[in-house]
Amino acid sequence: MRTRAASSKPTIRDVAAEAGVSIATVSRALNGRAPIASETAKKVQAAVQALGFRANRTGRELRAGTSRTVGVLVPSLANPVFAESVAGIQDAAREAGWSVLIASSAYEAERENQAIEHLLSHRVGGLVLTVADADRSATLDGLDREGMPYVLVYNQPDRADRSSATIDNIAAGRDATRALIAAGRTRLAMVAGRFAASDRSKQRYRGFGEALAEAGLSQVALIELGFDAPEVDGPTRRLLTGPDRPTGLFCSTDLLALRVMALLREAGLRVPDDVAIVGFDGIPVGRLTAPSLATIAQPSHEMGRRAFLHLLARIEGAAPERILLPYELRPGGSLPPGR
Amino acid sequence: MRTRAASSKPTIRDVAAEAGVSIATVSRALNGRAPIASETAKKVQAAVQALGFRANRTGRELRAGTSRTVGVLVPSLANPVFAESVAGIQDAAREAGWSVLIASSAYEAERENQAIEHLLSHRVGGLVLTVADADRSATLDGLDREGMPYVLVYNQPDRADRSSATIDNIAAGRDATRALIAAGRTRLAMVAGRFAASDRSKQRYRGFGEALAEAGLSQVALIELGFDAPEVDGPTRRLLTGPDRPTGLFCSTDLLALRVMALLREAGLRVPDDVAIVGFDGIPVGRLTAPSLATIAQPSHEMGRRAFLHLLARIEGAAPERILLPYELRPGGSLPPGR
DNA sequence: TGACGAACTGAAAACGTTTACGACGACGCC
DNA sequence: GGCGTCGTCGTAAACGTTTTCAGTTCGTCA
Repeated sequence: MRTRAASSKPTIRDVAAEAGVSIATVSRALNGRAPIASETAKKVQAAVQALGFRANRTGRELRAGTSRTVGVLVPSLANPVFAESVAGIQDAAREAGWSVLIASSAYEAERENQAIEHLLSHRVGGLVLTVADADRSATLDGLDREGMPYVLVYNQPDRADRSSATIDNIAAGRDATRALIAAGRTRLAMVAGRFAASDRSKQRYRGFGEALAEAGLSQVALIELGFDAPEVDGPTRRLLTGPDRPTGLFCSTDLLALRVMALLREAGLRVPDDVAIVGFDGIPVGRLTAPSLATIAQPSHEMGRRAFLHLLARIEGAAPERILLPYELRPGGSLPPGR
Repeated sequence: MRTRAASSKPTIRDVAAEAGVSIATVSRALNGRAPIASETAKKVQAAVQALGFRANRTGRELRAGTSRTVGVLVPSLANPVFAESVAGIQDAAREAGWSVLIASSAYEAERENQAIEHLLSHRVGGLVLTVADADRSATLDGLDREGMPYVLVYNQPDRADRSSATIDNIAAGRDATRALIAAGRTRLAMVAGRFAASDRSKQRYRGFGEALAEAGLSQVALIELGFDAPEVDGPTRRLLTGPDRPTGLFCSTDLLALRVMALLREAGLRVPDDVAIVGFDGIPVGRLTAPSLATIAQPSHEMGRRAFLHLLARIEGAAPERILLPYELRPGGSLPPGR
């Protein structure tokens, strides 16, 4: 029996000494994995209380070889849509007794890799993440090689071996565009962030194109805006506000849509009279602007939740699954109602 | 020398065997804490490459007794202002080679405690957190008792023994209110969330009251709105839109300000002509609304950064510090310029 | 030449936990 | 009465790392 400095944290040994049993018995009493005499259990509980013992997860993890911690990687927490999916993951993880280790990539491939490397060194049980391009990602290839389970959020991969929880981006892009067409707009364009950094943008663009095709419209203009730069360059501005400007805009992100609305307002154009707008994501502030933002509302919180739960299943050995959740075209003042 | 399954992750032992040295040498070569022959270092590097070795943090942490991981607790990730401070913490942590474990309290005291308990069981090196009331918090009392270092964000405690990184909420509330008065408004009110859940709201309210007093105005109306409930009840609505309605509103949060603006708009009132509004936080979307939102802009990202850096110092033994960062009254269309 | 320090390396202990294995008593059954 | 079974518990090993301690081999200086 060892003595210990009062300042240091009590370990399972101290509890065992206090309760007059072995450390194995303490461990069993705490985890309930084996039969324990109820009297012994009481003594252990009392000792735990007396010492203020809190099991050290590090020891447990080292022994178990895994950590009941999920690594989460998002492009940025500044976008409310990602923050909300993290909140969903967080909630589900808490309920399951898991912890959440977080990292962000800032939309950069190198940081993506570094972050994953960092998370893996923690021996996380699995990962929930959003990457630039789910079908060709060196990061994901690496995870596959290592046999590390993961589930994608927002990404909608073609490959059936990559788990994901998302909405149908192509169909949603189509629906958004159909709504613009139903509102009588024929000169349409899509506004995206950095196209290369987002496979979802591409999928939404595909849906956009399909809706145009089925309506016999040919213009498939794409206007790229860039996530970070708060300034919009002259040519882009003219494209949006010049004489040949579109009368309907599908924006691949709500934040983008709000920026565009502000830009149009500065230029003296009215939404939706001069330009109708549909966004994508369904962030809460979209309801509060004037006019309010019509958008494709994703169930971000639920997506995070489902992603985590599916990750748990994958860790238990379940097959990969591509979970498609329902989305909704949320009406708003930026889009006149269809005829 | 042991053999191992090819599927399992390589350990430092495998590297040692591959390089033909001892595990101690591998450890030293990897951490650079002791002199190593350059030739030996090369062999180790080669073995690391060959095996794809990644040091297991769990083992390191167990041995070290601490974890180079910071626990972060925020009320909610849904509010962009908290998400941004987390991003700041995240950035600083990454640069320092630390990891971020995240939890949220949903503004509930019990969840606050549970979350802290959870983070502590990970043996985090310290905590960065935002609590309901920094001066009387059972959670913080517990941390003090355990000698666990922490730094508060957004909270601005009176007690000198509690570290924090924040702005001067009282002064900011005063400045916001002075701006409303300078704009010629005399019937003023403050709108807050759940007052009890936010010491900062109280501090801002105090600044509000001080500004009214110095201008010889007596009305110190407080309108409580509630964070979660999207609906505003009838009495509150009448207070905001009735005949005796205020002509200037100071909102303790930008999200609240945006909700109020939407509510006034529904009621047919014009901002800023009928009611001038100043918010608090400086969330980016505030620039994009029509009219744009005048607000007290907090350096949220920087606050998170500084909080983490100060936490590192505290862990090294530095004394507690209450860091006050500069804020800015950001002009916006919701507030007519002062005379 | 001998002593001494510097550079480098290895053996082994330690961090806190879980768990395989074995031991012990009590009990039921033939 | 012997034997297996069940419930309960303790001993000790193991997880992967860092670090102390103790060498060994050099070069250098008196």
